[in-house]
Amino acid sequence: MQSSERQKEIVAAVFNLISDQGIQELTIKKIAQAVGVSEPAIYRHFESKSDILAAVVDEMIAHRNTTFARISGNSAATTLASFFTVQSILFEDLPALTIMLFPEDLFRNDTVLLTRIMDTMKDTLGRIRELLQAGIDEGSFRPDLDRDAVALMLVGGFRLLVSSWRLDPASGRLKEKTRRFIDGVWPLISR
Amino acid sequence: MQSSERQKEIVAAVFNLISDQGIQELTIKKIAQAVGVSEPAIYRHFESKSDILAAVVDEMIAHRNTTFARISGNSAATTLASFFTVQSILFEDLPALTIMLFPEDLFRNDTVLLTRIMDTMKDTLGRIRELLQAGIDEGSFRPDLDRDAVALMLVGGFRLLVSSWRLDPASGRLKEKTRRFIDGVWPLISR
DNA sequence: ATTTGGTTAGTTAACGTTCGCAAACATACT
DNA sequence: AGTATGTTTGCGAACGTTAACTAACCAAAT
Repeated sequence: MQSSERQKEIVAAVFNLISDQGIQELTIKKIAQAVGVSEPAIYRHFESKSDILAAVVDEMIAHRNTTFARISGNSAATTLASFFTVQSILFEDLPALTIMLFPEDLFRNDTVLLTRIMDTMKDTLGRIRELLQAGIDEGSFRPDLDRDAVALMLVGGFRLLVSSWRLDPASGRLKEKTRRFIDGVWPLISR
Repeated sequence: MQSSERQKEIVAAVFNLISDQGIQELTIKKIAQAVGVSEPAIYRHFESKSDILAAVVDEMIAHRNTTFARISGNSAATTLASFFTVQSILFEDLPALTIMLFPEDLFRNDTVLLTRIMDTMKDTLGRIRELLQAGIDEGSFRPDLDRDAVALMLVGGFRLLVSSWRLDPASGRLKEKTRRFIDGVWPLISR
């Protein structure tokens, strides 16, 4: 089922609202105001608030898949580094998308959405472990790498980096911070 | 101002409730039920819901300070490893305390609380950077370590580890997972 | 003529919070 | 010891607000 213009507009507004004020503060009223219509008009395009959040999750997953599609085709080490830089560029352009990184608390009261998003995150971690293994195989990374630990470090570290940038955007460009992070980590895992 | 027995009881109940259901689901009604009194009775012990959350933050900060006090006195490398193991033991004993690690989204609508908790987190990162520097100075860690990047990696990785354990406690003991994480990371940063 | 997308004016339920009153309890006086 | 008194801690009922959502209606487009 493909979404109409208004539906896209609503989902985009929800991204911004969650990003700015957190999901606790997300109300139909605010969504309607952001889009510029009355509250009931929202219900012409989505059956319920839960339905809207499902569409938000859909878009988050689609963005992740796009990212993975864009970075593949290089060496494992390059692909892995690109995963973070591509996301940092995306987030700098559309900061609202950073909520993708912190979904656990967002949908805690919606089991279905939570399961979907957590499965996606597990898959992401799995892909990064695979990239680490491929990097070992191609001779870029230390052969004694603990792939589980390093995958946690990389993803967790990046998340923390992004969240601190979001809380204090004046501290510098995310892309630059990400580059420094990768430059700091790579010597540790390269052989 | 020291807190009464009932106040402690209420704060403990709030930790559990937030940990189980998230802060969006936290209501005075549920707190009252958990403690076993009526809703208005809660207001005999706290002026407002916001007041209760402030007490929760106080306890989170107190726990952090206790942790740092307990681990100091060893070599920098040992102290740093202990920081994570001590917390993993604490979290396994009282899983509700894991919300300490993910405070950003919790208090997004309360500027004062958010600022306090974020300052505490910045301080924690700073202390870890200091421990890394001390570890370099005492010859345990690689002298070329990027302390900013490694501090992010360590804290971010641990957070991710804890959050995945919380979502699937059947996957094993947190203390054991933490030990494996440290064992995987230490060879990368040791010299 | 019916679908589409909008409106105003509700409903219902849940929220944080307050009010007035009654036990329970400690303290003080006889 | 027994009674008076004030404070603490509880309760049921209710208040004001806001949430998600619905009903009924209307205008333009297909």
